[in-house]
Amino acid sequence: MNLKELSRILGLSQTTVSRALNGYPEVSAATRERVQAAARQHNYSPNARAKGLATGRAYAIGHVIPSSDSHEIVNPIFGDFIAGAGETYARRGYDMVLTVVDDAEVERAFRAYKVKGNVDGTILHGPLLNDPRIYLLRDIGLPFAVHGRASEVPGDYTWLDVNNRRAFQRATDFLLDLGHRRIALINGLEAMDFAVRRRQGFEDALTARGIPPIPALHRSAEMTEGLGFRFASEMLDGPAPPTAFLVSSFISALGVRRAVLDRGLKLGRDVSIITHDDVLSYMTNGEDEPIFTATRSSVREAGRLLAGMLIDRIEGVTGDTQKMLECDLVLGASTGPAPR
Amino acid sequence: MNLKELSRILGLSQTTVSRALNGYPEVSAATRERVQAAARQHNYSPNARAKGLATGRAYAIGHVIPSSDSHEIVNPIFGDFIAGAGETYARRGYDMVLTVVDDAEVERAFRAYKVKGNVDGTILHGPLLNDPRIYLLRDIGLPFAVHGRASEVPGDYTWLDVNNRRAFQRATDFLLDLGHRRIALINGLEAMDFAVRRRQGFEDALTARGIPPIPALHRSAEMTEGLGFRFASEMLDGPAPPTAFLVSSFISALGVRRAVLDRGLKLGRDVSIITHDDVLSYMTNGEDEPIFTATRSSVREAGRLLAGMLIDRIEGVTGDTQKMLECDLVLGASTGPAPR
DNA sequence: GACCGCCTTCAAAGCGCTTTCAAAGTGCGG
DNA sequence: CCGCACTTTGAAAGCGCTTTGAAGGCGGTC
Repeated sequence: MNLKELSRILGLSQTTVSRALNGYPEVSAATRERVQAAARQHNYSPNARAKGLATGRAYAIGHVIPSSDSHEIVNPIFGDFIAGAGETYARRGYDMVLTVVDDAEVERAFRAYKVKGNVDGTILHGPLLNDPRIYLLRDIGLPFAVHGRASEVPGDYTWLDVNNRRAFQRATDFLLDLGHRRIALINGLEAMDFAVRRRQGFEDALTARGIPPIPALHRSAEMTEGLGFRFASEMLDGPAPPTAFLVSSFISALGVRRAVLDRGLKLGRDVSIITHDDVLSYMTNGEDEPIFTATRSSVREAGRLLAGMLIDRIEGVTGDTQKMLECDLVLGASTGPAPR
Repeated sequence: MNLKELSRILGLSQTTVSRALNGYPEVSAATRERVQAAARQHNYSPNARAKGLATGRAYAIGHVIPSSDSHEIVNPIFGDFIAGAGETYARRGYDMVLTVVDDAEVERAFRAYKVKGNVDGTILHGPLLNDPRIYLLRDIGLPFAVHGRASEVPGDYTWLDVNNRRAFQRATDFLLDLGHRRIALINGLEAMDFAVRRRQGFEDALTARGIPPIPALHRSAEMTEGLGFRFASEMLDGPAPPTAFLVSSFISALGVRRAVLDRGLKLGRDVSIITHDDVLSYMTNGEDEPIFTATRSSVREAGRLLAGMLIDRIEGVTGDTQKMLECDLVLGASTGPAPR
């Protein structure tokens, strides 16, 4: 069933039927009613490609996912983010296009979006401090929104971020209040903007009390369970082990936890852990009582919101162009006073 | 830059340019060369919508992801699967379209694919025993490929599956050989085909030795860390705790492990665990020595393969229409002889 | 009764590509 | 030197939609 057939059935022109369906004001109420009923009855839905061709729009948002074997962004966090974004897309009539490419192909992928016209805009994941992709997207004129921020990129752009600095400052203060002085930081890759901000928050809190950070207790890497385990193991087996860990991801924290338990230590008594918790659907931080004390912010909600901001921008609707989310600090069983 | 401009620049008709670029045989080698060079130089790439409209093809594959709050398929396993599928799509010039909808909207979403024509086919995730979506897709005539199988659906269709039954039979045998008799099964939802097959494999092995399964040591649910923890806790605290766990997912297994360690028990000595391992990029089963003894099969590779099978089918290329993957059984530190 | 303005509808062009059908050019045998 | 087959190129139609510009119908006004 296409427009032509439908209009023939109705004895109307394609023009009128199209306008009736798209809510233009110049069709009479009676005609509109009739057209809509017929469309429903014959299960008519406009062909997306033809509509796109005629309007110059794709009604789709693209996500480029770099996926070399070294650096994978196809992680559970990303999964939850797109679940949230996908809800918004569905609600507002957009498709979500995912493009998985090798690191080296990312630029080409964005250019292809523009040139092929298969998406109206894109969401940028995992921004670096001075992320070249932002310059690229500005340059080629593809609308975009950033999940996070890029501190060193000048100028304005649409973003949504968590107040990482504040969150980690609060978390560190909390540990300090409990008497911890040897606090380890297991951070994400500090080429990433969020990781730098978290470290800043961590250091802000230490500095405020005149406590120097301990280089041996600092790691920055991909946030996997395995690396969390390894880093924590190294530190715990070292000459001056930490009494507390501040961890950038729930997944790493599971690894840290494994290292702690493996050594027969008790969480919240011998060693404390605070982690950032993205509220992943498949790895909730406990059901009643949280496993970990955590700075919490739902990445799924972030997906919902940012997708909406991007679509607003594409459709010329005015709305927030920047948005900062504050974290909750939730108390779990993984923290306690520093052992003495 | 579009076809018209490019052909004007070249002093050729759109016809010839189009043919040259699409590899039709009736253009001379010299012309083709010249056209391709010009296309490259002017960074020409055909508009996807126009191409789609003209060919009736979308050059895209859709994935419908149900996402109510109760049953979430947006899980890490899915993430790795689409990472693999995405690689194939990119290589073969396809886009990946993701549609996140409420459970109740799944049928509508598939119908929309067909009617809007925004994808050429779809991949079906998490098939049930007698999955209604298969009938639906056959009915509306949208090409599809199934990740897994639906045992109770008659007739032929394209699928790729892991030999779940065999894998779990071998795993169970392995535990039995170690002397375990009270073996718990922490399975996925047994409305899902794979979960039923795994239970069959488990029961096959027990039956072969005349050992009855123990209902109190059987669970079937969403495969989250939290539920793994809860189920294992219940069993370990029960009157007759298991000496070994057979777990359907690495994520659940982490929960089981947590329950075991929380009780001061030692893995591989007091309690054994075997899990299925989908080789998730963000949660590898240890680096040198595996954390868990596991039945292993890469879901990412499955994504790569199945995407290829679907595209073959869409393009009319002959290839495998069904494919069965065997699991490795890898030995880790989580298993040992049954305590006596 | 002629004229004006408004409401409603329509014919047709155009979006950027593919593909059919026709025509022009080329080489070769008779 | 003609005719034929073959190679190479082009004009134009068509994919299904939106949108411009024009026109028909109608009531109200002078």
